[in-house]
Amino acid sequence: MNNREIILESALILFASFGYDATGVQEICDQSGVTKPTLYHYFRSKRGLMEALLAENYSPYIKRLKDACEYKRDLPQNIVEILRCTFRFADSNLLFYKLQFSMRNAPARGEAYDIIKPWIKAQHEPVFTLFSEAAKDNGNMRGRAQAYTTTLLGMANAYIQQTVEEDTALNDDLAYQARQQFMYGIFS
Amino acid sequence: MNNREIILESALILFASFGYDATGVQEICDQSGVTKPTLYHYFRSKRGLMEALLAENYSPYIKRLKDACEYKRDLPQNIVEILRCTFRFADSNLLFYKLQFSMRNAPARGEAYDIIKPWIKAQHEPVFTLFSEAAKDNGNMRGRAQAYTTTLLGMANAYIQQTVEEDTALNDDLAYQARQQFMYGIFS
DNA sequence: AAATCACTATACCGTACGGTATATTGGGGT
DNA sequence: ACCCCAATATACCGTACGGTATAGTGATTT
Repeated sequence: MNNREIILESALILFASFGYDATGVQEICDQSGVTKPTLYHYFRSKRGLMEALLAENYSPYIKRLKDACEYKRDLPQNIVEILRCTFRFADSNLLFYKLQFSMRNAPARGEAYDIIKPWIKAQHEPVFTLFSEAAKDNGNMRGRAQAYTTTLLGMANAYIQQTVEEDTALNDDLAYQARQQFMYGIFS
Repeated sequence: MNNREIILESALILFASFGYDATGVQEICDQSGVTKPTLYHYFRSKRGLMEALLAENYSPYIKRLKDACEYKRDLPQNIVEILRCTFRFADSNLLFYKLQFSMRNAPARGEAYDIIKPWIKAQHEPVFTLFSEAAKDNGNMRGRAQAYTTTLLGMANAYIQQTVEEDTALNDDLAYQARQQFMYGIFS
């Protein structure tokens, strides 16, 4: 593992544990066994380091999410696939999941939120598009794509949080269960 | 309004906008038209200021929540009352609601989370006790008080977030709707 | 009138922060 | 052998932070 990867890993641990603001660049360097110029060689700034961390961990998920959102006139199938790939994303790197979750809910005008904003959009967009497409086949859904998107992603987060706290499995069965509950929410 | 109250109000605005770490004591003083010794006269430290802010805003809610959790062998009634007083809490001071929400989801070893920890417990405890009591009357619920507590409070947050984003009303009707969905989750 | 008290202003402290100027190392291409 | 360039170390910079020592001020108590 080269220094760049070591720094990214240390940064993930520290940012996730103490938060972006409260973690100093020097701490990350100490944890990595590296000096500051090395860190600043690979990442232009503290912010640049965080951006790289988000890019490396988010990119694969967003790619899979886009696939899961491709509409083939079978919305329930799309939904279960969205939930599955989101659950796997959380399951594959829980530490990163916790970090991004805290940043999402950070104050809107803070730097942490500013950094993660484009990724929130990247996640929302394909799901929103899916619901907009599906609304063309089902009039009942018209004009509610925004609400559905928020609810579905919010529900996924709720399920993930729950399994973290109760230390239960985050498997595909749970995705089907979540889908059922979500669909109930839509048609009630 | 005396200086103490002015400081608390300024602190709420700044903490909610930029976060605890990113807000400097000097900024709070400037916003309040006050110098630092004045702030430190009323509040021992930056942390003490935040603690006072939480205490003043949380206390009334926790008191009402405890009442709402008094079990009289009518769990659905308790649930709707929990939701109502939680919705009102959010509705009465949205800025504070946003602040406490971001702190709840902050990294576990950060100072912000440390400060809010006792209030999270104060909220959880009465609800947990309620579900534990109710489980004595309904065997199906046994051993799940923790899960019900997390889910109910999480669902309340989800509803609140949704109304914030869509700018819709956070009224009692919504409490009944949320209760229905929660009960569906329990018995499915 | 003297003393006391809560309260507030000026000016400052030590520290830790994000970031950098400069110099050195060491392997790859010519 | 030479240069180049990515990568790393030492030592430092200016700034902003949380917090405080000191010295009032002005109303209330005695």
